[in-house]
Amino acid sequence: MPEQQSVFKALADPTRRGILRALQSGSQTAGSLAENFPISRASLSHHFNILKAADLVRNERRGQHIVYSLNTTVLQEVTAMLLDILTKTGESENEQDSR
Amino acid sequence: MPEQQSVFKALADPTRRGILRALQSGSQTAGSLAENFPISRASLSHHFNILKAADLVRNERRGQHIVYSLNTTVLQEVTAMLLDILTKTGESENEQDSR
DNA sequence: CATATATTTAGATATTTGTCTAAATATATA
DNA sequence: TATATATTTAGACAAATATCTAAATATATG
Repeated sequence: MPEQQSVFKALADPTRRGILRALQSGSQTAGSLAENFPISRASLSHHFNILKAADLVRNERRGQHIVYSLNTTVLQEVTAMLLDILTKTGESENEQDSR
Repeated sequence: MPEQQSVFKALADPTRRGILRALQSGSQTAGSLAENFPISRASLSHHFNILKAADLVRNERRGQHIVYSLNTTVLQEVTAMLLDILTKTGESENEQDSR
């Protein structure tokens, strides 16, 4: 696990989840990503750093551009962890949904 | 989805993930939970509120005690969302793990 | 009813976080 | 080499957050 804490922190911000969603359909440059978000490029860059620290994305310079891509490995690990919790939960405790 | 944002925020704190883990093996009173954490009961109560707002836990008064239990439904939804991202990701983009 | 126990709420405070603007760095190109 | 384009870094600031102590609320029991 790459640092559970950094991963969950990274996922806690809606802009960062938006970045991950945008990268689902393929790698993109910082600038192209920026067009989808109503905040400054500097702020975006800050979010990239947090996603990189969690190893949720990778980046690579290509000419003047920097290309970001999703690292699905970490998402797989988080998913596996959640599935593990779910399967190991509730000795005979049956839950009902709310609302 | 109960409010994606509140759920991810709730999961972003290590104490709260600890509470969820503790509840995996069954419901517990606030006091019994408190024994496992090095912070005040007031602070714990604050975390309970956040987990409740995300609908990750439920509570019920039983005498003087208040019993907390895990609501696996929301965790299932988060897991499903992550699985969805993973399956829909990367038109021919194959990732390698880091390190 | 008075007191003890369990838990939450209120209010204060220090830290963390998301955002901004301005400046710095890196690459491409005239 | 000078200039334009792409992106990041630095520094400041307001808002959010985790924690604490003290006080309030709820229940149980002598």
